[in-house]
Amino acid sequence: MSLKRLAEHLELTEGTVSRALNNYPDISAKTRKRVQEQAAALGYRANPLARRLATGVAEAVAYIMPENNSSISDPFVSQLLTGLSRALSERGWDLLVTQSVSAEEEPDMLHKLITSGRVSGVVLSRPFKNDARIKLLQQAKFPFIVHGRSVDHEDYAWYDVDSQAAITVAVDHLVSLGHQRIGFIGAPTYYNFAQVRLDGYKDALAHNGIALDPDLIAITELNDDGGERAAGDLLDRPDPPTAFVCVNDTQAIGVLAAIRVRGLVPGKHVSVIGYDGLRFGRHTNPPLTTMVQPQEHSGRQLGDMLLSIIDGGDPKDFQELRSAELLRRKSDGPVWTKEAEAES
Amino acid sequence: MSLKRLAEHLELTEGTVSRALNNYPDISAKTRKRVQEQAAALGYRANPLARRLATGVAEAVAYIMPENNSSISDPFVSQLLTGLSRALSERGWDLLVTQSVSAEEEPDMLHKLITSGRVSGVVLSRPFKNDARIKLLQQAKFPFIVHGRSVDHEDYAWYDVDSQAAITVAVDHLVSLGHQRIGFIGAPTYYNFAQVRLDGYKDALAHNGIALDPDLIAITELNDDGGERAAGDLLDRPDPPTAFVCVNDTQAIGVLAAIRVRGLVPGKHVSVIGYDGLRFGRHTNPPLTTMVQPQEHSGRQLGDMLLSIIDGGDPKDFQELRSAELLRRKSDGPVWTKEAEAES
DNA sequence: ATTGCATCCGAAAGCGCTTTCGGTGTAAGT
DNA sequence: ACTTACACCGAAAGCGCTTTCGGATGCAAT
Repeated sequence: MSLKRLAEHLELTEGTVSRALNNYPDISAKTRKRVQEQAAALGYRANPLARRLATGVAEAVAYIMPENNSSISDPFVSQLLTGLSRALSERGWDLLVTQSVSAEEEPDMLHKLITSGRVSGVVLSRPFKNDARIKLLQQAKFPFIVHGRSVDHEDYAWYDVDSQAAITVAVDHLVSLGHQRIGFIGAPTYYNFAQVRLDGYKDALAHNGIALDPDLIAITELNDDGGERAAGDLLDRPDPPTAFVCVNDTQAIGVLAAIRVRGLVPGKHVSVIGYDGLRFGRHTNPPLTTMVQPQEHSGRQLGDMLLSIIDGGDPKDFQELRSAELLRRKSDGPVWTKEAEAES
Repeated sequence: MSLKRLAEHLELTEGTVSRALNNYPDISAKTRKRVQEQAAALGYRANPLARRLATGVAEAVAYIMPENNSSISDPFVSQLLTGLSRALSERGWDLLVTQSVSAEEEPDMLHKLITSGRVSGVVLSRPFKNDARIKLLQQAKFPFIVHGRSVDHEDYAWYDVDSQAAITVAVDHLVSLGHQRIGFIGAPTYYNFAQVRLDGYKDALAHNGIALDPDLIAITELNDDGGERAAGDLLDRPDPPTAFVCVNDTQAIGVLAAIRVRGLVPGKHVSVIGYDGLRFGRHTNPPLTTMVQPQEHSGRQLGDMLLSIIDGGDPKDFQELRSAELLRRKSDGPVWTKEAEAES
């Protein structure tokens, strides 16, 4: 069912039918009604490819998947894509998902993507501290939004959670439990989120009057093995930490393992706090105390915000900072001492 | 940089340039070389929208995300999309991701999708026993592949793991450990995979000469709460099972919890075997014995197979059945008896 | 009756490509 | 020298829409 056939059927020209369907004001109410009714009756729907070519609007946005280096499935993309897809489909727009083969090729890939006309906007995730992709998009004045932030994030749109504050909360909590030697299990700091969380850790130590011990900071992969190895190293030192803060729940789970392997019990001898609020943490041994961040609506939010920007909104008006909350389960507790042990 | 400008620059017509770029045989080697070199030099890349309209090839396929009812993020979609996207991007094709608002609307949505011309093929996931979407795609003779299978799966392409056999392996293993009362934690059987795994359970009991006790079968949600509740119900019966087989690792984790809550220790008093091989199962209490299925390449495979079908391949030639393997961790063990306990 | 002004629709160009067809030039065949 | 045959490129239509522009019509105002 093409526009041409519909027009013939209605004894109108294609242009008129098109304008009637698109609610142009220069079509009488009568014929507009007639056209729209017949179109519905005959099941006419404009060919999106033709419309996109004619209007120059791609009617689609791309989600750039974070490269999952550790070959670990990212637990959030599914939820995020659901929300994004919903936001877009209400407009009849498409959601494209891309992933570059390597991080080096990403800027090039992105450049090709935005110059190809296939998409009207882009959502970027897990940015680096200085992200070439963000600079590229800014220079091209191409609509985009970032899930997360880079160092300079004043001039573009983003949706993020204040993980610096979150880590501060975690550290403060541990300090309030008496911990002074707190290990930090981090990730490579070219990821901005990793840097920010490290900053949060340092700040928290500072305002709690605790001297920073560089030996207590470990940078490792974002998975359980990374956490286990890093925590193990710290625990085997002469003066091991009594608590750990991790940038990620999966790491934290590895930390739990490292602790148990050494005959200690997490939450008693050594505390650990994760980050993400994975449901799964309810079932670790012991259940994982963690910082939970709202994940459900992020996709939806990102989609709506990006669409507003594509509609001409000022990116600076679309910066949303959520906060994470401490979820106490069982992996945190007061500093363990032999004396306290003896008493109980 | 449009074809028009490139043609003017080369002092050729658009048609000639187009044919040169697309390696038509009626272009002399000399001018072809000249055209391609200049195109590369000037950074010309054909506008995909225009090409798609002109050729009638959408150069894109859609991945239909399974509706995640339980609002739980599906841990595999990320991996799967990565593989799919790689397979497609080698051809310069796009990956669309869609998800219907409700299961009822899905066939309609799918129909609109495939008649809109936006995609050349579809990959469906987690099919129902009798899946209206599959019938729709078959009738429309639209290229598609299914991740999983429905009941009648002779006539279309699919990539699946033999989960019936897998569950049989799990049950056989438990029987070999002396278990006779084996509980089954399943999922709603409109999902074909849930039905198939239930069948595997029943078959395995039969060929092990164990009478089927319907009270030992629980159908519940695919998450930890579902598993915990269902297992709890079974454990509270007068004659509880000594082992559980679950349709999914997340359920199994809930089962572990249900067991521990009742003062029993999983892997000792009660065995449990999960399904999926989630990495996370290494860290449950105790580590979860499970059936692992190869996930890494499924996206890549699905993509390659679908492309072959779009290229005219017979869907029946693209049916791949993988198998899952038992990964023994610590949640399975011989039947517990007071006598054995006394001895040790 | 003429002008003026909306109102409404048709005509046609255009979006940026592809592809068929036909025609020219040149080499080969007799 | 005259076909026959290729090899090669230009011309033009077409993919299915949108959008601008102008012209026809009708009605009110002069």
